[in-house]
Amino acid sequence: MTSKQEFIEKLRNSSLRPTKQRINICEVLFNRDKTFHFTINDLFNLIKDKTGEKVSLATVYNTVHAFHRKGYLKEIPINSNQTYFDTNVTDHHHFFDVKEEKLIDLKNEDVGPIEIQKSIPGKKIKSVEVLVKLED
Amino acid sequence: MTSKQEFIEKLRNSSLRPTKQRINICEVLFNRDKTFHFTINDLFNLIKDKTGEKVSLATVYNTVHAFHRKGYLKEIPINSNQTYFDTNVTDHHHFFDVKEEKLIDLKNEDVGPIEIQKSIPGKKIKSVEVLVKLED
DNA sequence: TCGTTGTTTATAATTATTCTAAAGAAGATT
DNA sequence: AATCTTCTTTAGAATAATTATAAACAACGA
Ligand SMILES: [Mn+2]
Ligand SMILES: [Mn+2]
Ligand SMILES: [Zn+2]
Ligand SMILES: [Zn+2]
Repeated sequence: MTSKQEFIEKLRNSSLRPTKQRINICEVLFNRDKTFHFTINDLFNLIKDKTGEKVSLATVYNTVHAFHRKGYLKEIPINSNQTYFDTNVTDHHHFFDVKEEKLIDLKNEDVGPIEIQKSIPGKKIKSVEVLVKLED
Repeated sequence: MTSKQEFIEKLRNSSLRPTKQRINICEVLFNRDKTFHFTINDLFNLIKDKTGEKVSLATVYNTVHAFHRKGYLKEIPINSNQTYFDTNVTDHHHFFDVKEEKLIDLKNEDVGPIEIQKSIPGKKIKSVEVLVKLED
């Protein structure tokens, strides 16, 4: 259970003023027990459903991107027509149920450490992500 | 060095008639030594450059998708505004140079076998892909 | 309260991708 | 080879996710 004060802190850290709309976005994003995988469209609809107030799509996009830049949200590489985000910003891997179009977290122990034996001169590793696609 | 006969065979296998345009597409896609990572737009421009003949964008999209359906091309999951394809259709992993927006193949031995210890009832694993993002 | 700066929103713009339908080419049949 | 049928190419329109714009509005510090 996350408090409104924490939302305000996250917003301030992201150089965003705590407005009613942004607090509502935070409510849907961060007031949860488990990790939340979503598209902008998912989020947009959940805000209406959960708070009863509509936030414009532009504000949802802008706020999500600010949180992403700040590291409060993670972008999950999936080939889909929509971009997927994740409230679990730790390094972790995913199942992607292709039929349901749903992401499921994999614990690191379910995959094990991944040692990359190759390197590219002048480049360093930023992230290592495993995506396991599921079918019926 | 792949021959025109092989292109025709690939096309026929994909239920496509071997037209001049599709042969040109094959020329750019498959007449290579090493694996080729590309977006539709890359391919579209390379066809003009390499064959001197323009193929319509719609035909490029349609042909790439037919090859993809048939398994002659692989789609690489990347969050980009454009979809990436790969002529290497074997199971393998990638570096993605975020700045250059370039994919680089990783040999399986550079990553090692990946054992997924978790399973979802009613679902089976379709693919396991590692994406290693690179920064400067 | 006032002034400044940042925010929201409807709406337009952008861009990758897909669709459409008319003109053209491939393959089969004679 | 001429003809018929089916598939293909293409320009342009349609779609859909995302981003940009700019006018009305709200947060905040003085
Ligand atoms: Mn982003
Ligand atoms: Mn495809
Ligand atoms: Zn996750
Ligand atoms: Zn590859």
